Amino acid sequence: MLNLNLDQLNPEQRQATTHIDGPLLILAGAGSGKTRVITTRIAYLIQRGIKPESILAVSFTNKAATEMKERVAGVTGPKLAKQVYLSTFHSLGADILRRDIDALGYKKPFAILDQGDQNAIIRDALKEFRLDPKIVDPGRILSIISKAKMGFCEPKDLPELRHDPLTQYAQKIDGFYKKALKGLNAVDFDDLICLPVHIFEQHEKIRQKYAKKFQYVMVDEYQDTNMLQLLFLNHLVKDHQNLCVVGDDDQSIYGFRGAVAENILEFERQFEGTVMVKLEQNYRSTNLILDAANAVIANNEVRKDKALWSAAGDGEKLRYIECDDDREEAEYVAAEIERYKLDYDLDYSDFAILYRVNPQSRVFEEALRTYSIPYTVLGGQEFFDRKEVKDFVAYLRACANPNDEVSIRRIVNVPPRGIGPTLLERISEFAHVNKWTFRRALNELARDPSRVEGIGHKVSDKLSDLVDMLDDFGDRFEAAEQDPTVRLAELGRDVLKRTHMINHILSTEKNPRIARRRVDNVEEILSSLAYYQDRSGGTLQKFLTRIALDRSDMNDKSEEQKGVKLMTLHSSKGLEFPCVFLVGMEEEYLPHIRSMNNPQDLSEERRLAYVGITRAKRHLTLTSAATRMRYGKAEDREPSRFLAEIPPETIDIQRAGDAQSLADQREAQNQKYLSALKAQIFKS
DNA sequence: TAGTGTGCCGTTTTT
DNA sequence: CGGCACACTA
Ligand SMILES: Nc1ncnc2c1ncn2[C@@H]1O[C@H](COP(=O)(O)OP(=O)(O)OP(=O)(O)O)[C@@H](O)[C@H]1O
Repeated sequence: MLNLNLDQLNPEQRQATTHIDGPLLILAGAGSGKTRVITTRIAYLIQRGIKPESILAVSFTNKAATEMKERVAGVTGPKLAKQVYLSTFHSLGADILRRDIDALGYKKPFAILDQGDQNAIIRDALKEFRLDPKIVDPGRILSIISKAKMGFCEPKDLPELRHDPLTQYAQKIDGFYKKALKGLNAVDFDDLICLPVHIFEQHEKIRQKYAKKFQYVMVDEYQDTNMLQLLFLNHLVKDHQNLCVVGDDDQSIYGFRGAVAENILEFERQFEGTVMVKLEQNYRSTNLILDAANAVIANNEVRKDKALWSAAGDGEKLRYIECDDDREEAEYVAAEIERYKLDYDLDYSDFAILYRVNPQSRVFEEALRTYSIPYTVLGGQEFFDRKEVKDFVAYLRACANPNDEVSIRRIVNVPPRGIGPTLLERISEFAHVNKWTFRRALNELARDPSRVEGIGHKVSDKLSDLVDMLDDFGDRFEAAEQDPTVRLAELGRDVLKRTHMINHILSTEKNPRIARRRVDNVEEILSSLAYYQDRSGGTLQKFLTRIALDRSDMNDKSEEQKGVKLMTLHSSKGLEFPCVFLVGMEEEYLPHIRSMNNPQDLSEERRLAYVGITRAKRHLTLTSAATRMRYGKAEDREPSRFLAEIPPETIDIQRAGDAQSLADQREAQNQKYLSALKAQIFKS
């Protein structure tokens, strides 16, 4: 019935897979089949008669969750796989809150704030306390508040920040921030996990409901979990202890997000009777790649030593290519992709370009475009941080949920309707004294503007136009939920028209290129809405929830799968590619300039290098540039210190700047390309 | 309140 | 280079 074959596992993997009850820890190096064990184990449990809906598998990213779902479906078939609860911590938390947030005195539905929204609230707080945002950086305050939540404590209790002068401000602002969120009936990302924990603590019945439902719990990438997530898990599993976690301390790269490697290192002590399984055979990479990775990570002092080996043979040596500048680097990589593709009969989708920070993708995108190589950039949330994108999404949210005060406040003066900060404040006050929602206050003012000082006919006309529009589209979107023939994207386009947002963009942005781009961004929301509706048949509500929780992959998947993948080292975790380019191997990128000063951060950078190297199955090229255009100026760069940690016998060093060799390669490449073309023509 | 200009500053990494 | 916060004017 099930397509489950345990012969595809080595003895240790099999032991882990067939372990059913009680805590299980799988601690193993990269590419040793940890994720495979999780997916196979899910299938095995189902085969043993365990109900799929009582299995919870949590992973870290939406991408990993989707991939796991597919892998499970491959073994059990899609019908059973669908019933397994497989998602990220944050989606699970959001689901719990959707059902039970009223237990904490919030209303349903609640709003999920993004970083921009959070930032605005911190800025409000700074104003309230008369603090200068130049001295008290809102971003850092936010990160302290977030760290506190992830440690399930208050800012002042954070040991590592005890002496940070910002911490006392954060402590003060924390209270304001929490109240503000509750007042807005909104939660931030950390709350998606934090509030469920509160619910579990305060309402034993609710806790039991979930603990009973999820009889078997599995967590991938456990080294990236934080204190809060451990608490959360413990509430779910403390009755039955059926928790299986999988991870690798060498791949712990989310320290900045509160991840504590202790979770995995202390697991055996925290969960009595833990069975531990180590996996030592790597099935992903050839040995030279593995040797290089092992040598690099061995420079970290604090780690559990692992003996990774591969039966795949030595394979090809790594290559380090030193380029003169960033454009040469990008062009070199593009040319090499073509060459490898022909030499090894690879597909574009077999290639990945990995880098440390998102903006590094740009140069490569340009080069790939000029070479007509298809590609996709994964991750990077700048798209959703664009003003025009946030504005339009806020309109959609305001239509879908009249109580979404954050969104309504955002769009009430976009395009300008004569409501500046002072009027906005007065309207809030007006709502507050009458115990109305912000939206209700707007409705009243649309009818009777005299109730708030400073609102004239012009403003109130526009206001009534706005509330009419929100009502109208709210109804239409709601009606669309019953009628699948309604095109959500068309409705969305009508919203765009009715609000004149496009005109607003075109008239405020005088640089036509940028104006165009902004309009395109708004259009992209519409096309992803259309795509979403076609694929999942969901409602606007669901679409909005989805983009709040998962801001990646809103494009056509089949298109995406075809091309070369560009992504940060962080997003590459858990993935594998036959041919990897690790680009920008320079000091200040890797290690990143902000992580060069203390040894702990530096170790995490090294782990990042380790993650990057171990993504490669067969071909790995590292590149650096001697000079790089940054902020419109050329900057000198030094090769990364981690390059020196790679054993010389595993790597070949070349200069791309060697014009001769580059020209030769191009020539050879052209030849090959021509003959391949010829062969194809003759075949058909 | 809207619209323009100036000057600053940067870029981790993600849910 | 490009985006953003702030200040100043109409
Ligand atoms: N017993 C096995 N026989 C053959 N191939 C295997 C076996 N176990 C795992 N693999 C393959 O090895 C590769 C790595 O597996 P997987 O992604 O599960 O490793 P991982 O430990 O999760 O890696 P990482 O820590 O880097 O995320 C995959 O291509 C998988 O199919």
